[in-house]
Amino acid sequence: MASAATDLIFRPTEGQDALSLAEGAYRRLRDAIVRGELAAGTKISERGLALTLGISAQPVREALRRLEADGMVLTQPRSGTIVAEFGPDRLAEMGRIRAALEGSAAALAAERADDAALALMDAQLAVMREATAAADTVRLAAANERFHALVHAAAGNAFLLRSLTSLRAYDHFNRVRALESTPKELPKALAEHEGLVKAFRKRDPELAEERMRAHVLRSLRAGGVLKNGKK
Amino acid sequence: MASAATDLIFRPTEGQDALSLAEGAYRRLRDAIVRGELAAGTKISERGLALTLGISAQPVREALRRLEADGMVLTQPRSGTIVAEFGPDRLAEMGRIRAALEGSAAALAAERADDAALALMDAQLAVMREATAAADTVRLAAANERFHALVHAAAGNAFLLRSLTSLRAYDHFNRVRALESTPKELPKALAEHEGLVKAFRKRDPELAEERMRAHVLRSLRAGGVLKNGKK
DNA sequence: CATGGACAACTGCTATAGCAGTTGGCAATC
DNA sequence: GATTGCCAACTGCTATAGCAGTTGTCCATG
Repeated sequence: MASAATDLIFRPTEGQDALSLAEGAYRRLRDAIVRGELAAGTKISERGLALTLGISAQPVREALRRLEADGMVLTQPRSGTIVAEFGPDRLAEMGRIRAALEGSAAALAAERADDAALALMDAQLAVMREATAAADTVRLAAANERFHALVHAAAGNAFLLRSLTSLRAYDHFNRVRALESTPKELPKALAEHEGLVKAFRKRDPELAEERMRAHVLRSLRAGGVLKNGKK
Repeated sequence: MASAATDLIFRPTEGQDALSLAEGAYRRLRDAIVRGELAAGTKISERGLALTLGISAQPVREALRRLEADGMVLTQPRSGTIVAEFGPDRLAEMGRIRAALEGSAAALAAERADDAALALMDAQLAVMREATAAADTVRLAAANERFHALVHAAAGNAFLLRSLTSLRAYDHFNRVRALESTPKELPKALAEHEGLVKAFRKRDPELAEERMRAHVLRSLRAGGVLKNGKK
């Protein structure tokens, strides 16, 4: 075990709680809305919320602006801010948008992913194979998130990364449910992921984009977020 | 002409300068970056910029955060903010992303656009026909922007609207050039727009999405933003 | 009882001040 | 001369105070 001195030295880097108050408020609020703890139409006051969180009004305001950009709250200038309502329709919308952006990310990843990135994807694929064989949905979901995060990183576009991170929050609470509800769909998802990496290795952006897009859309349909459309 | 009294009364609503300082700072900075007045790598100080603009530091900070989300600046916590560099590669990236999102907007518009919205689109189509016949590229560009804005509005998604507004800034400075450089492409764009509205009327989201996507991609290729890919 | 208007209690928005890291250069030391 | 430590001048970030609209309630008036 390291000494107390080195522990103190390395402390700032080890924890992930080194984020700004605004970032923390954003995540906390976002999760609260996604989990349904803050019902649609609920009025949110910058001052009141700041008092609740024990911080100043500025970070809260910054968080609210980001949430507004994400479409999770509506703020009327000089009047008030309320949490937006997203029923099944809205979730379906965001799902389709996410499919489109994931496709773009895949296209960029196909152009730029280097060997190191591809190796990391392979590692996640290996985990997915094991988890799929064992029907370990929890572990599979985690590997799935890491895999997509790798694709986003490989795309190397700040706007894309930010947008996809925001969108991910929307279906976070029904992702696991989607996987659990249809255990026979798991092999399909695995095959799609593998096909995706193959497209990356072939440096074929068009193919990667279409495959990723189809994968996300099918996943959403399996989870009931999207209706079983014609195609 | 109305009296001075009524002029005074309607003054606040007529102008578009009733936006917040943060919004104004955002647009001003964004345009400055797009126009190249702020070279890539230039250090931006919240305080210094606030002093230059004659406002406080908070609105400036808010503007910078939005620009960061747009991928136009990079800010390292506690260190500094610099304007990001976007060469041809970056512009091509943003173009492809925009094509994907425009496609999503078209799909949603196909599902929801009511008769009033479709009528407004028809009106813009009429303007485009005249402008195309007269080869009036300036008027055509304006009608083009209004048309796309109508589609975005018909989509009725806050996240989408915000994202597309941000992305639009990227190719603003080479939009007119694109239209001027290839005058023979104008009829193509017009036909594509008309086909788009037809897809809306058929309530075919898939078709609308694909057509919009192809339209934007072709437009970008014509403008030289995207290379002449295989498809 | 219905109605209009003023006032008080909000709201988001902005300004100012100060905190806490980061950085670059200068001086002391090896 | 090269290197290391330190200090001042930055930086972004947060807290507090106050401005300027908006909104709802309550009272006076028709």
